[in-house]
Amino acid sequence: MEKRVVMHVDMDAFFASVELKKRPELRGRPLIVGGAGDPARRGVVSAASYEARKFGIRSGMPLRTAARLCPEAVFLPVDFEAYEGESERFMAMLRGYTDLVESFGLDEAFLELRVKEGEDAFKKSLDCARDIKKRVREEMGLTCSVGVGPNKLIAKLASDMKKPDGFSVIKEKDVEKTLRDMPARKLWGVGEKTERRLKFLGIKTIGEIAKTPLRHLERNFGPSFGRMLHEHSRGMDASPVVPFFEPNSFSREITFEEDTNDVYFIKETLYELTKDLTGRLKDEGYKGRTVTIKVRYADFQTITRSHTFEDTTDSMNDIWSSAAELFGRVDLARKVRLVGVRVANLEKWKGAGLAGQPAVLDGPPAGPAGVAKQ
DNA sequence: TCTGGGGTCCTAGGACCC
DNA sequence: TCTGGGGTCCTAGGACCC
Repeated sequence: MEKRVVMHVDMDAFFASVELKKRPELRGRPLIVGGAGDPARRGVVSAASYEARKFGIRSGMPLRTAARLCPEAVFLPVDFEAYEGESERFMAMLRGYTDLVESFGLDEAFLELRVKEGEDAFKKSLDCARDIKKRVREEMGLTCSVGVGPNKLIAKLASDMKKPDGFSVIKEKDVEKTLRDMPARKLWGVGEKTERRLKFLGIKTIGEIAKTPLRHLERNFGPSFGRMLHEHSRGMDASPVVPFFEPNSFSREITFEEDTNDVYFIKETLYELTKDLTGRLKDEGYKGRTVTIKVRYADFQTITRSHTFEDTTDSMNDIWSSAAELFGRVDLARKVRLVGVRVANLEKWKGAGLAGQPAVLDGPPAGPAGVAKQ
């Protein structure tokens, strides 16, 4: 069995770079894309040009904070359609190299090349990576950073090592050495909270996680996450490159411009979101079984209320009655900053048959229900 | 200085079944 | 008459990813 070689391609400051293509006159100036493009309004940074990053601006940061750090920055609203268009071109280009392309958001993808007997997968990947970088530059007028490694985890760490316009390769034999002194936070699945908990345990680097006994990690982080930390810290990742998977949920949510007490307004907003959501379900041919509404209060405490139907549905009638009933169970004496609605447990609707009936019927769960113990 | 929107997966407790 | 053990499903919350 040949060893795997995985490539991770990550577009540099994607949203900001697409905006600069539309507005070349802004080149060289700090550019921040996020929300409505107005730092006086609520929203966060979706992307910042490298000039803006010099001021400490990072994605996820409130726009107001970004404006304080860099008052001379240009702020632009998020233009999803433009980024989706560029993203489709990007993904199509990548699919020209292999059918094993897994898109990860609009601006990232994993690739795995299929190789014939006796062919060098590693060399082939390096050639392919160079070619992709060249074509992204020449055909799209954008730059990307590429990482090559023995699996997805390592390929992604590699692409992150040199940015922008970087190219890094981590060979199997160099994995331990390369990861050892990286901050734990770099590891897939380690966010702010986990980083804090690790620090509390005296663990700051990936190498230190790797030295921690599995039992110790499992005790502190649970069996599933503990094992993941153990494996990831050693650079182990067997997850395959998956070109397509069915979505499990769709959702719509919105943050109000100002926190509000107006129950009628909140409910009306929830209704509009639900209408939008069922429209999407029908457009894309899915039905769902679980409806969840979400309310975030002014203090950022977030609650959810959910209901599961016996059968899947895409009917506005069903989904809205459920959402409205759930909404009635929410404490609305406090000010609210966000409402949202989600439909989960989706099933692809092969709706070629009678309206309301599936064209392909799955049988009832087969087999005996089990045997009672005496 | 506040903290978007769209997703995924995990955990924990309770109901319920055999 | 005194209280098992395993499995699955549902609900609520939380961490994390882009």
